[in-house]
Amino acid sequence: MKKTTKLAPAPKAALPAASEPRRRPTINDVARLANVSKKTVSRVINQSPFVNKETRKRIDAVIAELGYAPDPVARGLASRRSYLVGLIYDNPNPQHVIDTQQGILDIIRGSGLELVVHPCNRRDKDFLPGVRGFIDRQKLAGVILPSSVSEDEELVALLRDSDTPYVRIASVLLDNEENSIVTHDREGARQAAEHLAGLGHKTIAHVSGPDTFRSSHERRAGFMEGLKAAGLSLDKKLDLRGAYTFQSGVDAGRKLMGQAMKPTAVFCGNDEMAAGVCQAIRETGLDIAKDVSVVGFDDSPLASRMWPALTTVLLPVKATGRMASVRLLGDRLTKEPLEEDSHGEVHPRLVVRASTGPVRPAYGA
Amino acid sequence: MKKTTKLAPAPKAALPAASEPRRRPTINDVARLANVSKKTVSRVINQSPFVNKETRKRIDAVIAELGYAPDPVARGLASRRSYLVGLIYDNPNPQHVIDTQQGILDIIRGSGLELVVHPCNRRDKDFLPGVRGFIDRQKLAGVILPSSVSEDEELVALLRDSDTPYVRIASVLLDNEENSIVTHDREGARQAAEHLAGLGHKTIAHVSGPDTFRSSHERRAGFMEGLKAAGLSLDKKLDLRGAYTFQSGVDAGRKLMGQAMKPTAVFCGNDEMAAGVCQAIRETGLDIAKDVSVVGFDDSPLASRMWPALTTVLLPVKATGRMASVRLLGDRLTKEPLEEDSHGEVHPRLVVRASTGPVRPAYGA
DNA sequence: CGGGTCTATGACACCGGTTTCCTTGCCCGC
DNA sequence: GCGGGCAAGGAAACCGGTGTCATAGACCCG
Repeated sequence: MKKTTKLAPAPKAALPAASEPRRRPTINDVARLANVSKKTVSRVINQSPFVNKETRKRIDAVIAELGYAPDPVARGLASRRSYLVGLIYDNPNPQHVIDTQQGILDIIRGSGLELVVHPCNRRDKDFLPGVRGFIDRQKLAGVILPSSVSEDEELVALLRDSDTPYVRIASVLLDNEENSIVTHDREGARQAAEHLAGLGHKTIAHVSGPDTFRSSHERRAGFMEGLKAAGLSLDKKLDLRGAYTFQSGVDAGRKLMGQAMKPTAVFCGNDEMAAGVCQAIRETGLDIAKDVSVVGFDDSPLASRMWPALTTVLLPVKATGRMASVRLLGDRLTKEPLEEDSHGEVHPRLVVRASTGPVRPAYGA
Repeated sequence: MKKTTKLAPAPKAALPAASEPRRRPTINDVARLANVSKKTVSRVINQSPFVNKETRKRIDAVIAELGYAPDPVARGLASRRSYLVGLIYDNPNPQHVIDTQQGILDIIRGSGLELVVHPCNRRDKDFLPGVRGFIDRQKLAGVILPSSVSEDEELVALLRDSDTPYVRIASVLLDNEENSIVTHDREGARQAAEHLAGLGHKTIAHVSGPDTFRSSHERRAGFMEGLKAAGLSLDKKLDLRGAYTFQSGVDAGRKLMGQAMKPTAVFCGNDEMAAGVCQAIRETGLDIAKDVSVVGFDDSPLASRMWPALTTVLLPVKATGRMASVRLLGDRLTKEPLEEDSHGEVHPRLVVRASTGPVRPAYGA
């Protein structure tokens, strides 16, 4: 149906009406067939209340018949809001990233939104410019900030004045409840301490995460709380700092097992380091659980696949991603958000497996 | 500088020229300041050769001064090609997904392209419609198909006639060399077999992946080749099928260790299953390596964190993602693609760790 | 019965680029 | 001296929607 009005100079080689390349229908097609203006079609698409029932029905019929779907790019241009939600993260645990991602995808599936992943490095000098470029080029529908970046106030400021909606995921409430999901890591660590104390351990070590993460502090603080509640305290020699990596766990473990005051139990800031500590323990010929109990944090896949399986604190990362998405997009979602996802608070939970056991009288202090 | 030509009815409340909300500069701003038409600016942006050196220089200067960057959404609308590259995958191993993703991101970083991740489920009845919607709504710059979906001919057909560029990653060459990355899983499996045979093992079992993945067949075939070369063969009782999951590995391992003909070594289709097999072996009180050797495939993080660390076949997934991106985007990338990334072939490599050892005479057949 | 409010709809500019097509010099060969 | 080819650049339509504003009719109220 190309209009050949203005005395067109016959299209190049006259392919004998070569079966129309099958263009996607546009809003104009719909408007024409429904005999309304495109603006009214637009109203129907955007669920404006000011459309007559009959008209709406007619338009819906045409839409269905044509299999029309609005072009997100065009919509984005006109409305200055793309249909993309961004996930910005700073490397950390790949498993963590993928779980968050999966949670978000669970929620936006079928809503017409898509997920754009944008890793970055907070230590890069052009970290902020990079993210800024991303943000204001892509006019995102919203951004989700997992814990690896949620504490970066500069980044948040950027989002705020670019006027992009965002949700922060963090171990404590950082600002507004409206745009935060709180994971309460502290509670989980406390449970870990109570578990170990309950098994009779008194000489308990801690390998915390890097200083730059709020979660490290929270986990450590929760652990201390738990110890205190059990009438215990943390000896300086048993208080080590790692980097959330396997290797740092190995190093910490070696240090712990190499010194005079050996712990009968170790609580680690995450599972990676716990696995490292386990390796160090084994290197000294000791047994996990029987000689030294180990507790991790995260319940990563590693935890359940290790031998012995790791006692750890389960942090439901995927659910957190879902919650964050609901918080961010609430209204735009077709399907009702699950009750579960509506309150913005996540509580960790201890999962007891085989890496912890009662303190061994002969060995302990 | 809003033009207030047509006797405008003074803007609502006359905010005293409230410090201009700082709009992003557009191509029009650039054109005006450089004293050219927007088309010429467009030519500069798109590196058209037909622009006078002087003119180009002037425009570049204005662009730099303004900090102008073209709006990808507008460009997308006009050129019918967004600046998004899509990664479509069907669940599999999260680690695999994240590595691929990381590889792609390595390449597109700084190119103005962004990565959209789109998981799907090939067993869903609306799998194809779903992907189709994604594809032709988003007019992607390109799509990368990792092995979990690269074999789906219907999907590929879809891409082909939606005329979206794509690259398939697979264990064997599926069609055109132009748009494929081949990982040669077979070679890796062969190495695994040779390694075990070299250690004196004769009763070797295999736990393969699900039938629906080409990689399962390739790995199994490679393993058989290796055995054959060593004058060995695979007994039916030692030839099990798993599902690439940890649990399926546990099940397979129990079956193997519960039967009369026990293997002295097991080669598994991936690391997850290998970890499962290890668990099953331990349950029977036997030792990994000393009693039964185990080899995995992938070199996932799990492999190096297990105890004993798993001998496995390293498949450089991230590098594969990089290659795929270069294949897909070649020209559009600013930085020169690394030599490494240019040939489209990936070769796995055996990594020997602690889970394999010489056959134990007393125990073996 | 005039005027005000509310519903339903359309006209038209606009979002920020690209595409198509056209013009203008300028150089070249004959 | 002139047609032709090519480099350089511009005007206007266009991509497929949304925003702003105008308008027509229905209804309501004093």
